[in-house]
Amino acid sequence: MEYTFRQFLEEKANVVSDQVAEIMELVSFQEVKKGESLLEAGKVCDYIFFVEKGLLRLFLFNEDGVEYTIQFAPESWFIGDRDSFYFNQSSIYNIDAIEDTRVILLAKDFANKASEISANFRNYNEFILQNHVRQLQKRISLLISASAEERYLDFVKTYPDLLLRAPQWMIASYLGITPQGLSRVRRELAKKNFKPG
Amino acid sequence: MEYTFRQFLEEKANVVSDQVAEIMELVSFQEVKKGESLLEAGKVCDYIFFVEKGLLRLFLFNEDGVEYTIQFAPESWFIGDRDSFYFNQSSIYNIDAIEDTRVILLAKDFANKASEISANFRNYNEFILQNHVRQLQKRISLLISASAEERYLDFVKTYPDLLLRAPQWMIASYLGITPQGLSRVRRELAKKNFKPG
DNA sequence: TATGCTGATTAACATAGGTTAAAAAGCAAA
DNA sequence: TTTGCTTTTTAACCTATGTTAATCAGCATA
Repeated sequence: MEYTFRQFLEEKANVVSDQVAEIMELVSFQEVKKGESLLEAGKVCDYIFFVEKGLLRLFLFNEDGVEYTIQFAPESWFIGDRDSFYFNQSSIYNIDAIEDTRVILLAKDFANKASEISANFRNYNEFILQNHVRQLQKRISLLISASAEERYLDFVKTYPDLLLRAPQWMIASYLGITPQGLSRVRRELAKKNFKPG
Repeated sequence: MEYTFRQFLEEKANVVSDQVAEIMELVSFQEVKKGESLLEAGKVCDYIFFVEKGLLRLFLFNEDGVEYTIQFAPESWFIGDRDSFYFNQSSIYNIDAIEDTRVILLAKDFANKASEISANFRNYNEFILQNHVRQLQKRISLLISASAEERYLDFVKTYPDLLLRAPQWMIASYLGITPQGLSRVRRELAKKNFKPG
């Protein structure tokens, strides 16, 4: 917990030290307080964000003002609206800070420039995208095949830390159920003697 | 409808003619009859497939033998289990031909080699992945926020051709409902005077 | 310590969609 | 054309989850 972008480049992407310095020249950073926004619906998403510390959330409102959580991003995760970022369209999503958060800002040309600097970066960057696709596919599988209880159990297993860091109603909105629904699921599990963590 | 890989390279990816020829050297092709498999659960997915003609489906069985459709792939689409392909694990998915299909086989080293041959290919390849992420995210939004009817209407709008080419029970399994459920949705829509196509 | 505010729980009731079973409709082979 | 198999539809009934509304718990601030 707490993972700088520099460490990410060195340890995960295996970028050699000189090139790390070069790539770090390309980025800037920003601090956001809990509750503040990095992206608001209607605006263009100018950056992909890398979370060094803290927790972000990508979500949208439906016509009735109900929120749906698309993604959580804790330390060392990337988050952004690729739709808006890539095609310069105004976004339908919001990105808020669930905790005080420090992010690295990656502008439009970042991936290309960094890829030219380091082949290892290029490979790792692609790997991350592939991984993202895997996760999304798994989530779709669960949504079309599993009950609310099964989805919650999977969430607990996959993101045990988020369970403590995000309020329950947000987790419910990620799972595609209501807060009351999640509360009921948890009560049923408690009856069956399930203990998280 | 009907779109060769060569045309894809030339017209979509903007690869120049000499390089098209070079890239074509890297690939092979295969014909599959309707109902036959390109990937079976338990085996490793050795290729990403590009559909030149026909229609494929990526799906899985749950414990009760019920099928869930993860993706359809008509002409000019890519399909494969990236999980298995990328990490050399045995796959949990199946890929079947819904129609007689002709596919281009892209082996593990294809993307790297082709990217070295053509920068345009590299860019377009990344664009495709980005696009895939967008689609998956949209599908998740729908699954957590929309009713069966809304999801079906979105499907009709987004993939009108698949409506005619895939049996209804497969579409139901893609939407995360039962065939009976989809039949009911269609009846309700008919009452409300909805006409597809 | 009182006063809000936000989040979590509970309970009663409503409903979308699942389940089961059967009938109907298509379609292909004999 | 009959037979058999697959797909779609229909209907009765059931259940998971939504809805509404109220209470409760935690936490911050006056």
